[in-house]
Amino acid sequence: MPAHDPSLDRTLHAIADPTRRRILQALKGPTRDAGSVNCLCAGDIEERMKLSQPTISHHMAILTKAGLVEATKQGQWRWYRRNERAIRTMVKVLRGAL
Amino acid sequence: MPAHDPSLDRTLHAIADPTRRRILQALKGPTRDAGSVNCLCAGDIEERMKLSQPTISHHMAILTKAGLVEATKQGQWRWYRRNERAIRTMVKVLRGAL
DNA sequence: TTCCTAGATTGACAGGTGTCGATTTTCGAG
DNA sequence: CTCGAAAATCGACACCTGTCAATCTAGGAA
Repeated sequence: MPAHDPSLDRTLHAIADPTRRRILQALKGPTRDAGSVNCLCAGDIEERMKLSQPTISHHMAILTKAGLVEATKQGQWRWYRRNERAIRTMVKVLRGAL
Repeated sequence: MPAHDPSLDRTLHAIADPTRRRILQALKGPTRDAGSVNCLCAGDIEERMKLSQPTISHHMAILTKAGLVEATKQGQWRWYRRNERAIRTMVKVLRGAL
């Protein structure tokens, strides 16, 4: 564990914003399609968060760069899903960094 | 766990800054007096962080308001120490909020 | 009282951040 | 090809944040 971990810095900065934590919560479901994996496209998130489309795009870029969510492009949609492994790792690393 | 926890907001914001995480690490010791509890006064922290005195005062206020460190005033010194219980609780709450 | 010291407070500055409207890009459908 | 929809990017705005120099406050020592 380096004294100044840039990766922890990014994840912690991503998590520090309440809107982005709400987005992570929303990605836990429920989704529209009950049988599918817990995925939401940007439009769904925009509707749930009641924020403008550019704002959602901005937050999703930060969450993705931090590695906390993953996105798969399918047609003109981008399906976002939580990266549970990265989330668990980040909590673990954080405990060691405090 | 409220949807928007102001307390988690404060602790997370406090932790998000790398300088404040370094201060928390410094408070783990070693201190000057080997036999004493792990306490540092503002001047000690200022020296270790190599930052100006007002900057340290600013960071200590944020960490104290977040409850992550406690301070006891003794004479003209303020001795800061980690609030281990609050730190553990914050990690626990965070895991539930993600 | 008058110094001196530790720390808090103030004021200012540069840089970062969340938000939105407008525009652009990137797809699929006809 | 053109058209429409989804998302990214751009530009601007208000607000916040980390930092420091200067000043103020509080407490001990003389």
